[in-house]
Amino acid sequence: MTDLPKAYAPRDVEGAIYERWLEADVFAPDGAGSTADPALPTFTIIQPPPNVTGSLHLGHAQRTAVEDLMIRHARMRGQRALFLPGLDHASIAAQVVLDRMLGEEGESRNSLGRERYLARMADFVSATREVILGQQRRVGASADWGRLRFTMDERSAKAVRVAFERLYRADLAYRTEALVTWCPGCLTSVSDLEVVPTPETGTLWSIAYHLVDAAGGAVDPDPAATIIVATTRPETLLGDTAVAVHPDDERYANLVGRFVRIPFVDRDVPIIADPIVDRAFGTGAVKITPAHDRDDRETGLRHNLPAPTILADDATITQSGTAYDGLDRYAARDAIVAALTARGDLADSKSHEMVVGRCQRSGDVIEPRLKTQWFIRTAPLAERALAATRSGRTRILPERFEKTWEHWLTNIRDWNVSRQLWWGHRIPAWYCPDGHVTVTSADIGPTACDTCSRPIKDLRQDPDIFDTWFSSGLWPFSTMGWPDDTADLATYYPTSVMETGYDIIFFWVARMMMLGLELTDRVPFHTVYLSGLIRDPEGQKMSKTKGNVVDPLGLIDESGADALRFALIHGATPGNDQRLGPTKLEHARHFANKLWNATRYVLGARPSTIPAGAERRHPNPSDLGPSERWLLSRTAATITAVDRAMADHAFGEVTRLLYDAIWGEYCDWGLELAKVRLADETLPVESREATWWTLVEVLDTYLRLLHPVMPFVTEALWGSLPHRATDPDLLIVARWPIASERDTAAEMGVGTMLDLVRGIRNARAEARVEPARWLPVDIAVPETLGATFEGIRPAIERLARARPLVRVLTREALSDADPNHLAVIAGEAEALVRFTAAGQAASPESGALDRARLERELAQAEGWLAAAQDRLSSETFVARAPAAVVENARTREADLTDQVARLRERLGA
RNA sequence: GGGCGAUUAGCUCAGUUGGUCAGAGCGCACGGUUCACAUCCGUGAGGUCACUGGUUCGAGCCCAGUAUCGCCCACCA
Repeated sequence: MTDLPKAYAPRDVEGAIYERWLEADVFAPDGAGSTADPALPTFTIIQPPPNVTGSLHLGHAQRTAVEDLMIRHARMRGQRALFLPGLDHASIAAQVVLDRMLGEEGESRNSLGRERYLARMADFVSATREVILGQQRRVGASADWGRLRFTMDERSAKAVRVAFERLYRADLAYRTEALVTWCPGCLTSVSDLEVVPTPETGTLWSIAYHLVDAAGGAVDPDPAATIIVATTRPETLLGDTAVAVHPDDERYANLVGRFVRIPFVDRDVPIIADPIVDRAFGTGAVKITPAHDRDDRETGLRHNLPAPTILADDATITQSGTAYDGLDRYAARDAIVAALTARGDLADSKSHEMVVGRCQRSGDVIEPRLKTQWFIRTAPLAERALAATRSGRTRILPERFEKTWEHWLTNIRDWNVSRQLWWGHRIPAWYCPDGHVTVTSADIGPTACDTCSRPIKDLRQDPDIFDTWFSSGLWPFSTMGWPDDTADLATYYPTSVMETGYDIIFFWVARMMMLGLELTDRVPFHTVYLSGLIRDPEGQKMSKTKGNVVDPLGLIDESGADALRFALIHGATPGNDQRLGPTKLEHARHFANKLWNATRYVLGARPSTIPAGAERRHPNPSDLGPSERWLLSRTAATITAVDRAMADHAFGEVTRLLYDAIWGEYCDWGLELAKVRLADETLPVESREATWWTLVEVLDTYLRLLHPVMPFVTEALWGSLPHRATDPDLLIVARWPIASERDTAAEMGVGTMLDLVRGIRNARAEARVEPARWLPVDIAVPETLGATFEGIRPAIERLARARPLVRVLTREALSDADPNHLAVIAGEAEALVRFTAAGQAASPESGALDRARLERELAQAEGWLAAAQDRLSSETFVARAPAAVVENARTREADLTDQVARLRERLGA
């Protein structure tokens, strides 16, 4: 037990506590301070590794909060709970950031060269790494830092090499020339997923291609002998190798098989028929550029067309053999349009709404182009991933994302994993002068060509690196030491929950599933919990360009990590975005403050007969009063409800349940009832001690339940409470509460008494009675509630400002001879609040106000009663509804009938 | 062009297998300063649960359609 400062100061509380957890070594399931039971199943969460590109944002804080909540819950239940933290090297994202920084220094990737560039990257990454780890600690992540992994560390590098070699040997990785999505700004291929379709207004140009005469060679002298094609990218005509029309298009039927001459390059290309063409679009004739358009590539392959490349890596025109070579693609476009106009071959140009693919990182317009690169054959992998979710071996939450999952995996394209970047895992493939490919996972590389045994000095390693998501895709098992047979892999894999944002379900979750199943033959996780995105108070997505990014540390400084976590978890429903603003944080901070003060009160209310350092005792049941039993029963109910919500992954519901229980029940009623009893000198000392021990017991329980949500403040407060000999030193490893059935059943009708107090308060307020004024109250309580009433009579007196409080046995005995009273009905109990005692006069309007209140209540009760009777009068309802429902309705009808009668009686109606 | 989500009190949102589910926080109104907390206490007002049909004894909750907003996927050059 320690003294608590009067004011709740989150910063003071939180700093010290994280250090204590670290010292106690309780984060690791096998740490020195672990209290885990080896007989229980393990619970593992692998953290989605944040990118080492900068600092964390609110989305990360939300992830961490949810993951940490699950881990702390599992840990308190005695499971070996592993929260394995990590960082992602984020190759392209990191390069974009570093390149920008270098640009400001007047340097560039090329000016430094590969070696110095990577050294710079290492410096940059080690700096941001510390920032990120510091942020996670501030949020309270109880991760096992001793197991911290990095997607660029040695272990990960080995996993990448072994994974690739295995995929290669299984013919699941192959190298081929194919059309890739190329970013001319980043100078690398990127994933289809990294292309952002952007609506833009462009121009649709119609260009006349002149027919070549049947003999071939000469252009048809008739200037009208043309076919007009429509395009938004006229510069690509330099790479055209055909014109396509729909096979059923009568307009062009007689032209199919003839040739046209492509301007500037003077190449004669065939007019082909292909059903891909949409007759209704443009002119119904399409130019085909197989090297620079995905559809055209497919068409080209179907018709055996050549595919000349006419765009260089930086999107300048190249190899066209025209004067346009060397020009930027857009300069070339302008020049070509001008030249076509001059030739009289530009038939039309009009404004056109279209969707342009832009690079997610640089914003450059993507240029598809042919490259020889490495691909992962995804079809067989996707099949296994689908089987895993269909069979329920892995469950996706919320379930609706399974549709998205199904759709993407059933339409998946092979995965291009080559990137022309420097920061990342180099592809372990070597090529010999004869074109043989050697793939090895050996860390020193091959010694000779696998095929022709040429020595290593004649081999050349692929200069490319892997897509950053390739190493991320191995994350759940590479972190455990795979491909080696480690103890961790045997113990903690497959993992329990993969928590991440729904925005990377394809990038990451699907890849982990595919690679995990293929390489480990097991699902990498049993549950996928998809979080929503955090938005600003206006519902805008937070982004650096909008300038509405919020630094979690700023919020933690202001309100505390506990408040931030509570706010984030409170609003979280799986898969749904949430807005976060100041009012929600305030709400959470007020709650932490409430908890703080409630604990301070309890500590200060210790009866003097209990020594300060006393060990915790269970009060003797016979010393408990009705309010204690009620409180214990409510607590047991809360435990049950929280357990259920936790099992449903309804974490927002958990916070709501605890907020209501702690504030609305424990503080508003539990403490107020206890105050009276603790001050009652007429009670035996054992009773007063039992009251206090009950307050401690219940508070202890709520602190445990709340700990996964608000770890710091609960740890601090719990440390100040008396404990049992069997309790550990720290709440983080204390046991999760178990609801007792005995407690659950012990409500004793206290709820009705509290309703009566509420009713009296309401009546007094409505009648504009001064709150502090004591008024005599006569109360009728049925025999069944008699003992309860007598047990908390002093509290009712004080809370209802009722004095003297006279109990009568029957309602009939409530004398209403004096019209100066307020009538209150609550369940089976009833009360009359009198104005005329001790020379106090009623205000003239009080009676009228009270009458108006009663009439309102009567009207409402009559309405409900009518509805209830209506329902019961329906034969089909009685016949078809479940018996319990009908029974319920009958009870309700009886209660309402009684209530209506009593209200009428009081109104004299 | 497909798919998904949202639409509940002035604002932000809960509402878990259809039967006291019409709720919370903030805001608002009225009233409260000794003894945990003004980061507080008490009381109250506010909603045809987007719209239209349907299923059912009974529908924010299930089905169909409509509207508005948002997201994802997609080869209309």
